[in-house]
This record gives sequence, C-alpha cells and structure tokens, in this order.
Amino acid sequence: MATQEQNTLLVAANKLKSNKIKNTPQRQVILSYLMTSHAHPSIEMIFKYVRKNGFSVSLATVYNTLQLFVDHNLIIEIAADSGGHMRYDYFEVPHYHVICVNCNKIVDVFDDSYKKNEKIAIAKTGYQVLNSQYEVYGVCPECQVKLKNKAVRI
Amino acid sequence: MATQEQNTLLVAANKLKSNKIKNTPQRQVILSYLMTSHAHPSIEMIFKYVRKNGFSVSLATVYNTLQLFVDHNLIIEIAADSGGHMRYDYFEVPHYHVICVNCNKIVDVFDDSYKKNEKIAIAKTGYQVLNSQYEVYGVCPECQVKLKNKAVRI
DNA sequence: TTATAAATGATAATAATTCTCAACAACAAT
DNA sequence: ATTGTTGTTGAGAATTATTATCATTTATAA
Repeated sequence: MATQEQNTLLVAANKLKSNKIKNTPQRQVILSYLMTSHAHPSIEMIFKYVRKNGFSVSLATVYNTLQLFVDHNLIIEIAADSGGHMRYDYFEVPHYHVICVNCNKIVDVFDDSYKKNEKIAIAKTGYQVLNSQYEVYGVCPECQVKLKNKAVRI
Repeated sequence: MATQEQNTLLVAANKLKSNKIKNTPQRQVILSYLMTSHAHPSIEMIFKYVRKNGFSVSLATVYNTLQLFVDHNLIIEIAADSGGHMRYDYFEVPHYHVICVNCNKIVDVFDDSYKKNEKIAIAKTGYQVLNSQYEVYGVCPECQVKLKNKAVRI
C-alpha cells in the first residue's frame, strides 16, 4: 500500500507531465511540498525540506525550479514584506493572503470575488490580463495579544 | 512667483510636518517625487532623481526614508516581480496596479472596490487589518504589439 | 542662540540572487 | 533495453541588493 508521501509525489509527477515539464526528483519534491504545505514556504524552507527528505539539491536548483513553476502558473510568489523574503504558494484554487506584519504568518482566504476586478482592469487599461493577486496586511490574533501585553509592561 | 517645483516641495514639506516627520531636504525631494511621478520609481530611480536635482543623498538615506514613509503609510511598496526590484508609490487615494510582465510598466486603476474584501478578511481570519493591496499582471498594449511582431519574424 | 536628539552619508558587512559550466539524468526513438 | 540528445543539476564564483556602523552634520524646540 502506498504511503501518503508516495501519493503526493505521484500527484506532483502527473502535474509535471501534464505541463510538459521534465520530471526530476527535485521538481517532484518541491511541487508536492508546495501542494500540501500551508506554510507558504520561503526559498530557505524549501531548500531545507528537500534535503531533510533525503534528496540532493542545490540552492540554484531551488531558484530555477520555483521560477519555472511561476512561469507555468503552477505557483505564485508572495512578497511578505517585513523580513523581505519571497514566499511561494501552490495556486490552483483562487484565493488571497492575509499576512501578519509582526510574525509574517500567512493565511489563505478562499473567496475569489477579488478576481472580478480583473475585468475592470482590462476595460480601463487595455492590458491582456494573465492573473492577479490580492494581499491583506494586518496583525494576527496571537500577535494582537502579544503586542498588547508588551505595551502594558513599559 | 513660485515655480511648480517649489510648490510641490512645499506640499511635501507640509505633509511631513503633519506626520511629525523631521523635515530634511532629502525627505522633501523624495516625497514630492513620489507624489507627482506616475513612474512608480525604484530605489535606483529615486536615488538618481534626487542627485540630478542638485541635492546630496546616499543610498542608505533612500532606503531609510522609504522605510520611514512606508511605516507612516504615506507610500506603499510594490513587488513588480520580473526584474525583482521593489517599486514605490504615493498612496493617498486607494487604487491598484496593473503591471506589464514584459516591460514592467505599472499603471494605476482608481477603483477602490477591491478594498471591500478587507471586511471579509477580518471576518474570516480575526486579523486586525491595516491595509491591503491588489495587483494585476498582464501584457501592456505596446508589448502586445511587440510580442506579436516577434512571433511572426522567427 | 544653544542643546540635543535625530538624520545623513561613506563605506563595510552581510545576505540574496544569478551565473557558469562540467557531470549527470530524463526521455524519445530506435 | 540501449543509446543519443537535450535539458537539468550542483558547487562555487560573481554579482547585486540591503543593512549596519558611526563620525559628522542638521533640524527643531526651549
């Protein structure tokens, strides 16, 4: 019987094939990680994850692979501002991100109404629209508590 | 009679004062540039602009100043993907950006309906929302023509 | 004025990203 | 299955972007 990990790798492998992307172990692992993780991982996190799972990989390959996936619209890049690191997310079902400006935690909101603005953008600019991204910045519930406690202790 | 440039600097100076930001020549010039330019300039463009206009400035000051303005919500950072450089924009009236993935041109769309999604985000996540940003990626009319011609000439 | 707290700027230090190219691997055609 | 071709990987170098340092200068309030 196949393990969960094997199943996920298989799904990723099929995704690569249907996108005519050559099927290497590194690409399978990176894509399956992005498909299943809710952490919206950074380059560094992805690099460590692949090695931790027993595959060889270099940083150059992580960069190349993520760029390739972005070009194929399989994933998106998220600029999570404070900290300055790019984060990556599998993007099959349209959703947007709510990002904590204190701890950088990112949560998904699966509501595609923001996508309606693409039509307005086309009408107003004449651009040929490929995709769009909506991001909300704020303070997560945990950090709201932390910051409140901090203020009291001055 | 005051020149246009002088007027713009005056407006910027008042903006700084009303935000309790110490009023230095560098800050005036950078803010006035962001308030009047439609170019959504990068760090490099801002640095060159300030020097071209006869003021001394260092890269460190440009970085510091932009961070300060972002913290005061006077401007926003835009991750214009391809090219990887951050771009900056004065942000008084809510609007979103339509970005050409080929030439990186950024145009504004002044339609704040995307802001309505903030309420949904609050309800679904419990975050204390500070602001939100919507970005559309596509190909601008000029590049549509260029790319079409290119394809024909292979 | 003058005191003082803060900003500037030259440069160093660090971190992130891209480049290079030899060795290797995927996959289509046989 | 074997092989040839084309594309991928990876170690490290090169480059680029960003942040830190700190002596000097400047803005502002008293």
